Amino acid sequence: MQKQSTINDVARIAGVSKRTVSRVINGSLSVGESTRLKVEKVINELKYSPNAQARGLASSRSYLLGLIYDNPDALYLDDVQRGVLEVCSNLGYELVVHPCRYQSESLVNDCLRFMRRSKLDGVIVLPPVSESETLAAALKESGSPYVRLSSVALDSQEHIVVSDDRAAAAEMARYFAQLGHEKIAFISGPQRYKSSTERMEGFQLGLSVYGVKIAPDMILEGNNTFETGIECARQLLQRDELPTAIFANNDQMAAGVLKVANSLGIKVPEQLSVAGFDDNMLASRMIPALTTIRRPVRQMALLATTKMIMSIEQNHKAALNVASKVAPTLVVRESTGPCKTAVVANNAAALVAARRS
Amino acid sequence: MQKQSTINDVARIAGVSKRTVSRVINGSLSVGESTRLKVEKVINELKYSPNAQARGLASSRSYLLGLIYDNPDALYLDDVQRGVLEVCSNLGYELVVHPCRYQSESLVNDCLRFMRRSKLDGVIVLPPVSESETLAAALKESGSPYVRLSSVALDSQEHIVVSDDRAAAAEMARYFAQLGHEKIAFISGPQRYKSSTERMEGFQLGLSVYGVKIAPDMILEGNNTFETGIECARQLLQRDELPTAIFANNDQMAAGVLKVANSLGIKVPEQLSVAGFDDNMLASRMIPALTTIRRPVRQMALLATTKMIMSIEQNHKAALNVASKVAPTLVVRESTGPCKTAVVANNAAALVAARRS
DNA sequence: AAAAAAGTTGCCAACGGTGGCAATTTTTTT
DNA sequence: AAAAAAATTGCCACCGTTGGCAACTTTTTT
Repeated sequence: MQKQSTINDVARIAGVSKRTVSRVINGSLSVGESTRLKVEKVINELKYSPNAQARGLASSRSYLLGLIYDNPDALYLDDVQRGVLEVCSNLGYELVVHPCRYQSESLVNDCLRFMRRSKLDGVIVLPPVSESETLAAALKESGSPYVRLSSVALDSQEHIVVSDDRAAAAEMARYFAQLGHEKIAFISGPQRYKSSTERMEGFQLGLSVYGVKIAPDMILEGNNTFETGIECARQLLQRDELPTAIFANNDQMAAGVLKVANSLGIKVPEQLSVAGFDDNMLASRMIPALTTIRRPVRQMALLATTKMIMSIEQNHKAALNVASKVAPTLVVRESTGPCKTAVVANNAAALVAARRS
Repeated sequence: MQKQSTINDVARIAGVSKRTVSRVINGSLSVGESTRLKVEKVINELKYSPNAQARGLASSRSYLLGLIYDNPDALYLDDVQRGVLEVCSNLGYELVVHPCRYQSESLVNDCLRFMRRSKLDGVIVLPPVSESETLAAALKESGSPYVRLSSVALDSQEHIVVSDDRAAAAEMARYFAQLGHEKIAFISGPQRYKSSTERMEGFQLGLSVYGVKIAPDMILEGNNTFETGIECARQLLQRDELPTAIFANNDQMAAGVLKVANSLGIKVPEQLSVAGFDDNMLASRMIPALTTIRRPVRQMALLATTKMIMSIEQNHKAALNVASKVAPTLVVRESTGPCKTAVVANNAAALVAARRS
């Protein structure tokens, strides 16, 4: 455990003042070429790396970013963490995580305390916490940079990266319609989440293009868990008139639907098509593998982090140039197929579409 | 964005020196009762919270713990993060994450740089990175506290929390044997991982108690992914003589086995019992739900963090008193059942056991 | 009651950087 | 070639805390 070298060591050996070394470290423009090379050489030889705390103390920056999240499933946690670090690690930032409870009434204070305590340079907020407007307001007031990941453009460009869940759900609708489904059910997430309403509306809108409408009793609300997926599926599948397709607000609930279908002897996709949303680990592993929507999680993390750092480094106009919207994509697997019972009734176009898939 | 109050403000208002305030903050013993109360009152009124960076600079502590991991599946990431924070958050520590690549040759340097850069007070290392002895040696040499989570007691008490995978695998063996299985296959993880060999040996040992031996051609090596699970299952299930039960080194591979069994029309658990290890999100969602082994992830995180902090705060003997070994438990679900083909040949005891489950 | 011991408290110098401004050197202009 | 401008560099105070040591109180001992 050898002692770390300090800026003084570098300065002494390089024969310059420590202020100059500091300039080199921070890439200041006004350093002579030769001096810079000399200093950089010594830095490398000594394997010097600046003390983040001292730096922070002097410059009131911590080189620490925060990640606030609740449901680790919403955007796959590891993907996000790797994505964020991919961008910020090279720039000298580290990532501090803060799992929390969206429902908790102390959420705002909890998060603010978190930021203050570690003197974070900025925070990235994942859904559904990102939907909290009180938190956003508090962050804005606190003056520290933040970026929210969400399904809706809840905030100005520099503060948000949105995944267009509405469009994605509409695409799923199109896909369902082209398969010939007409009796379609939807298991929504909690209506208090924007992501839930976006997906539901997008789905309904998408279907309406094809003249399909979801019957009111075919819309159920779960809370995005496997268990509520099961509950809702039970209600949907123990009726006289069954839906031929079910779209669930996320993969967990879709998995619940598969479970119930299986236990009731309903064949997927022959008798019932099932689709989810997220493309989490479950989707590709289920039997049958789930058709779902994949959000470009890593890309969202990259964009958010880029915005974050630009914002920290006062490059506000640039932050506006970073894309703010990403498009999730439909991933077709085994759990969806043409609507058999509807074949006769359907028009030719739908039939063709169905065969193609 | 009001200015944070400093220790000076507190000192001035409370009418004491800042050294005294510092003592109160750090719970020093030699502070008069009345003074302490007075100071604490002011601290609360001002909502003062000490500047972590200044504190770190002066005391060479950062109040930052690091989490080094690679495979987020090995111990469910969110559980670990919450577990760690549950302990350390109240004590004023935050958690900095560092996903990495176990295979990378720069692993050690990468991790050391990570620690040095943020001046971490200590790191917690998850499997499989925790099995790297070169990393452990480097950490030891660097002198900073670390705790490894692993399946084997690779290190001294204060540096490790182990989950007894060997015993758990033996319990699975017992369970299989009591169900009457004799033609049993095992899909191991990479043999370079201790956890893999532990589980394999534990399983074999456990079976041997019941006089059951796994045929050499019934042992395949995967690399813990769904895909290799499929590959291995294909090899096992496209033979003349099928195993009646397969134990996979983890849930991902077990899911692969289910997939193959399904596509070959082999009924689980009627014709084939399948079990995994981890009890990750997949296990309970699969159809049929997977019998598996659950490690007390949260508890491991709690223990590790407790050790970590004791070690940081120089309480070495106490660190030895914190439990170092936890017992994973068998979780029986739907993917395992009595061996039908073996019923005749089996003895009464096994039959009874089989019926009970 | 004086001396010794124990318990509290305060002063000042670190910790390792950055920022403002002045000083110095180099380049450009007149 | 002198003056002005620009580029480069250095000095010193300061960021907000903790640690060492001395000073001051209070309590205990003799």
